[in-house]
Amino acid sequence: MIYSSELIKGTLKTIVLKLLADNKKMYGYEITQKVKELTLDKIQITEGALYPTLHALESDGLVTTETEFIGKRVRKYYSLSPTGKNKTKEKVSELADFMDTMKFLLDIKPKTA
Amino acid sequence: MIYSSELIKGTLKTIVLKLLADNKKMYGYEITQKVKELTLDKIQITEGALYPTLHALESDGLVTTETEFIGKRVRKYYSLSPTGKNKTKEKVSELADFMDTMKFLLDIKPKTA
DNA sequence: TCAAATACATTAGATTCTTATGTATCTTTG
DNA sequence: CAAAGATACATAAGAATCTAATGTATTTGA
Repeated sequence: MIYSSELIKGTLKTIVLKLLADNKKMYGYEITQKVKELTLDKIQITEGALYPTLHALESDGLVTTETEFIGKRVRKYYSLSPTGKNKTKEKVSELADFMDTMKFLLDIKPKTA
Repeated sequence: MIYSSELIKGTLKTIVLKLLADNKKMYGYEITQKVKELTLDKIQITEGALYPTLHALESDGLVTTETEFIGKRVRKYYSLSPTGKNKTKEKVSELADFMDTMKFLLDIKPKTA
């Protein structure tokens, strides 16, 4: 089972930031694999979604990059900037709060009407 | 505090379906107010988002409608169809599952790299 | 050797929201 | 009693963000 893609919308940026907060530096492909692994294949980040997101994080100054060569192949590492670290805390706690609210909404039993 | 709008994306349809499951029949404006009330103003559904969603649910056969007049003012009630009831269960449990996965993702502490 | 995996990236199109606008009725308050 | 605010529907242009497809190139493993 893979979550319907609408659910990923809006959480992708937070997922990426959180992974970077836990792992110091990661490259794009590594992020897709890590998410796939940690979620037992239930969340699969497509490259078409990830790369634009990473580029946006960079142009917002939330991450910095460094390029490395593995043989002849380029690998682009992303790390959180100080601003990025703060933003990550904000986004993660906002999402946690949101999920609590949603849990509450989804559990409403009484016909309050 | 109001959640950043990206978070609502993808959950709106599920919220509406769940409210209809709990309240038999509701009209659009009522839904916006109920969500606002239940979430202590943290989720505010705009009409520009809600009405197209309701219309989509209707054309997908998940809800049925009945019009009522309150004085001279029209009120359009929405109710779940049998298909809609099943879909609601699916969507709600998918979202619950997704949130568990996200909670797990957001709590990862070890630098697994 | 050749398919699959690794690794980057872009783009057209779809979806789904925001913001603004429009129409109209009803209620409350100075 | 006029005017503001609440109730109640709706649409539409534009923004944001994803999917799916495509492209390039290298490395690995059967």
